[in-house]
Amino acid sequence: MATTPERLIESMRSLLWERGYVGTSPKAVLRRADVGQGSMYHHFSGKRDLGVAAIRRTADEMRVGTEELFATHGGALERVRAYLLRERDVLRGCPVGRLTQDPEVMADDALRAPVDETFAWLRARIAEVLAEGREGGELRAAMDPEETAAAVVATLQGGYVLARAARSRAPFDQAVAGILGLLKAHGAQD
Amino acid sequence: MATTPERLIESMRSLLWERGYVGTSPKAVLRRADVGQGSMYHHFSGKRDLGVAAIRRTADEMRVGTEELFATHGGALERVRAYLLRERDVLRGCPVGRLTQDPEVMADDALRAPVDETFAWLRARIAEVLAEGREGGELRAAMDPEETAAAVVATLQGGYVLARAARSRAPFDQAVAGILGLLKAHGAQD
DNA sequence: GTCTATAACGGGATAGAC
DNA sequence: GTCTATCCCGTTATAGAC
Repeated sequence: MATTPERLIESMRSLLWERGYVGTSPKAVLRRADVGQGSMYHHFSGKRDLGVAAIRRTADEMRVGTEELFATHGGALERVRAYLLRERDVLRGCPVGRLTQDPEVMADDALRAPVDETFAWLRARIAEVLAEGREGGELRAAMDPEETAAAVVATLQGGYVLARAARSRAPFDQAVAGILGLLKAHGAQD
Repeated sequence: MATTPERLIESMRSLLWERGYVGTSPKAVLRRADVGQGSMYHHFSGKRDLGVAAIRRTADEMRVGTEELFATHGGALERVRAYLLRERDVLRGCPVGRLTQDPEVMADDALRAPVDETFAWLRARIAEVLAEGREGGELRAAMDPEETAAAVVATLQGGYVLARAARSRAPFDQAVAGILGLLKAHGAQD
């Protein structure tokens, strides 16, 4: 059995993913963690403090998992493709991206910072991969790595939005296929 | 001065945009509309009812405004470009897209339906434009209109996410520039 | 149609016993 | 470290006077 703070953080993480920060009450966290009121206020100063710990961990996990993915593959297009086609629980949405729609997360720098850093890192990392592909002649010289990286990340985040609206992962898969089609045609000599 | 139901709907709309459905209380709506408790429960059966009216209107407005935009321009790429570059209050996010992150909107078909319909229509409309461009030889035969349309809409929705995370519209503009660059290179004979 | 009063419940936190 | 009790306030209504 995990420690009490551990259970609290994990419960908060899952609730943040499902309901966001404004939509999650301390009571709900306690119920899910099967922990008493007192324990929570012993280990954390309150909802915000626990929220910061939970968001930090979610952001860290995403970064580590994604870095692994970029480290293992070969060509630039192949690595971006692997990133886009990575298995995802599409209808649940992105646990980091969904926080950008939460008014209290956005209003509080301690809560927002991990979200900001995650996307900044992600865009930079993908831009790096794309730049390598351009230097290596795999992609056209006209391709702007930063802009293309932003488009790739945005397609994923927007794909989640479309899938949730439709209650179907189809639009997500279409969007990914769409950007991959455009990227492929952008190969140096096609 | 607008009628009381009108003021209530408009207040609800702005609060849904800023704080989402779970984050918005009837009391907050009343304060913003400068309307009494009794009036609201006279004109609407409750929060949900008012929410449905507000979401419907926001969805309708978006559809009408976007249709105008597609009707006025010329070539397929030009029209998609105009759509992507349309003036937007980026940091506020998309008033329709943000609702996909609200657990109570997603759990209630009456609240979710307008959101679903808006994106379904939007994707279909853009796919139509792209298909015209393909028939007319403006775009490659290999381009899939539905997939590309999904990618275009997703880029915008994801662009909002990135911009909000960064508290800067820069990533949004980059993502739009990125997808436009890819689309341009996808012209039939470039 | 609009007002105030009231209610039942939950949110978010503190207090102090154990 | 964890528990229960308590507090104050906000949420989402309903009731009935005006």
